[in-house]
Amino acid sequence: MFKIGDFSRLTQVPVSALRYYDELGLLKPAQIDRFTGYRYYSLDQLPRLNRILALKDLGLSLEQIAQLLDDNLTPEQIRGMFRLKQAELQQQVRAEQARLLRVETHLKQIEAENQMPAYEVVLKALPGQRVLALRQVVPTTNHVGLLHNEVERAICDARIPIIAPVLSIYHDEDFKAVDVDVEIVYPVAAEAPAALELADGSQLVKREIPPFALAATTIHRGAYQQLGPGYTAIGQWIEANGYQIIGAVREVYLKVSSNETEAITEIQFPVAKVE
Amino acid sequence: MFKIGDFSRLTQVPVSALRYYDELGLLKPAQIDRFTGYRYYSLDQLPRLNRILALKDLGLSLEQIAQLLDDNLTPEQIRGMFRLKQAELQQQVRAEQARLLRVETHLKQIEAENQMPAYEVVLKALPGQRVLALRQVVPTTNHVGLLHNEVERAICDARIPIIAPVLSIYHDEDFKAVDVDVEIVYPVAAEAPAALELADGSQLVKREIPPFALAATTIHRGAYQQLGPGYTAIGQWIEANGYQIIGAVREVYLKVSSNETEAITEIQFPVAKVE
DNA sequence: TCTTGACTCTCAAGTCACTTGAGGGTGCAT
DNA sequence: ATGCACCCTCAAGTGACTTGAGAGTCAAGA
Repeated sequence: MFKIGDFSRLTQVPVSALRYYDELGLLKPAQIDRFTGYRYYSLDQLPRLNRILALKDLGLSLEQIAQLLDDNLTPEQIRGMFRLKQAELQQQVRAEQARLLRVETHLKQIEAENQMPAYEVVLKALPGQRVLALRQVVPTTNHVGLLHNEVERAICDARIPIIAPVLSIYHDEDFKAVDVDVEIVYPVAAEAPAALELADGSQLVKREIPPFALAATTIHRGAYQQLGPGYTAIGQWIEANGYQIIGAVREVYLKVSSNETEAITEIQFPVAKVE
Repeated sequence: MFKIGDFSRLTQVPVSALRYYDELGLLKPAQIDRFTGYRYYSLDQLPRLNRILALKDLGLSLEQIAQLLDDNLTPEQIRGMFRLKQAELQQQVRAEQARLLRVETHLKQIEAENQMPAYEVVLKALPGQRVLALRQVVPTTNHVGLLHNEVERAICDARIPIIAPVLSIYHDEDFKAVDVDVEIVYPVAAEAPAALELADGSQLVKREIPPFALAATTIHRGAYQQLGPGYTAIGQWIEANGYQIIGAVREVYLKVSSNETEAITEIQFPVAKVE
C-alpha cells in the first residue's frame, strides 16, 4: 500500500490529479483510512491507471474513459467511439493547419509593412436575403453611386421599408473599370411588392439572394474611391490561405454619409477552401 | 446606434459574447443609457470588432488581443507575439497529428482483436537514478530471476535500503533468448557504499543510470514467462506511431510475489520520434 | 517524550471564453 | 392595458485539473 505521494512519484501523476480521479470515481484508492481520510493505493491499481493515461492521451474525456472502463460497452460501441474521435481529430488537424497558415500570412504582412496590417480579413457566413434588386451594366464604377441614389429615392417614395444594409453585387468574373455589370440590392420584408418601376422605365424586381457558407470579408472606412487597397488585401489573403472565390463580390454599405471619409463599407468575397 | 441585439445580428457575434467583451473592456459600447443600462453600439465600432474577430481566429487570447489593440506595442513586440504563436501552433499541429496516429493504431488493434487491447502503451519520462548494479551475460532469461534473488539477499544482508522498485536492463541490441547481456539494478540512496562484493566474487558497483525524456511503457500482470505479448504490443506500437528505440529496454519489477500470477512488471523502451 | 518537517486531508476558488438560466425591467404595437 | 420581444444583472456551469488556506497526521531525530 502506498500513500498518495508515493503513488504519485511511482506513476508520475500529480497528487492533485489522483485526488481528482478519486472524486470522479475514476480511480478510487484501494483503501481509505476511515479516521484520517488518508488514501492508500495498491500496485494492482496500476493497470487501471495506465489505461486511464493511455486513453487520455488519445484525447478522450475522463467521462468517456469512465464509460469505456466501467460500462462494459459492446465492441461495436467502442469502435464507434474511436472512429468518432478519429474524425474529430482529423477535423481539428485541418483547422489548426489552416490557422497556422493564417498566422504565417499575417506575419508576412507585418514584416512587409512593419506594423499591424490596415485590413483584417474575417471569415463569416452570408445569410440569404429577400431583396428588391436592379441589375445593369454601367459605364464606370462611379455610376454605381448615382444609381443607388435614384433607386433609394424610388423605394422611399413607395414607402417600402429597407430592413438591412444596402449592398451592390458585382457580377463580372474579373474586376472591370468600365462597363461594370452591377446589381443594386435592397433587403426588404416578405410583404414588399414583387416589382417596382423606376422613372427611366427600368424594373426593380424582388428575388432571393443566395446564402454562402463562407465568405472572406473586410471592413473599409473612408471614401469609395479608396476601396482598392481593401480589395487587394482580401485578394492576397484568399490566395495565401488556400481559398478560391466561388461567387460574386458584394459591397455592403454599412454607413453612408455626406462626408465620405466617414463611410463604412464591408467587402465580401464568397469563398471555399481549395480541394 | 444599434441595440445589442441589432448589433449582434449585424456582426453575427452572439449577444452574450458582446456583453462579455464589454465586461473585459475589449469592446465597450459607444454609449450606455445611464438609467436602463441598455448598451448602444455604433458602426464606427465595426473595425475594432473585426480586428478582434480576426485576431481571435489566429488563436490569440482575448488578453493578448486587448494588448495588441490598446497597449500600442512596438512592431518588434508584435512580431514576437505572432512568431511565438506560430511556434505554438506548429507544435500543436505536430502533437495532434501524432495523437491522430495513435487513435488510428488503437482502432486497428481493436478491429483486429474485436475488443479493447490487452496492453495500453503510455509515454512517460524516465528519471535518472543512483543505483547498485551488476552486469552479466547469463545463459537464458530464466537465470535473471536467480541472479536477482542472489543480489537481493546480499543487499539486504549489507543493510542497504532499496529506495525504488528493482529493475533489469537488457543491453542486447535485439532480443536474445540465450547469452543475455543483462544488468540487475537496485536504486539506492546517495549514502550507499560504492561497491559490494557477492559470494561468487562478482562486484555490484554504484553508478547513475541515465534519464530518458521519453519512453514507451506498458504494464504486465502475471508470470515473467508471459511477458512476450507485452513486448510484442509495445514493439508494434512504437513502429506504428513513428518512434524509434534509442536505449536499452528495462523491466521494472513493481510487485514481486511468490505467486507469479500476481506479479506486476513494467516494460520500458526509451524512444524518440523518428526525424 | 517532544518537536520538527514532510506529508495528508477538505473545501473553495481560479483557469478560459464564453453559455445558460433566473429574476426582473424596458419599449413598442395592438 | 396587455402582450411580446427585448434588455439588464448576477450566478453558475463547462473540463481537467491547479493553487491555496487552514487544519490534522506521521515518522524520525533530540
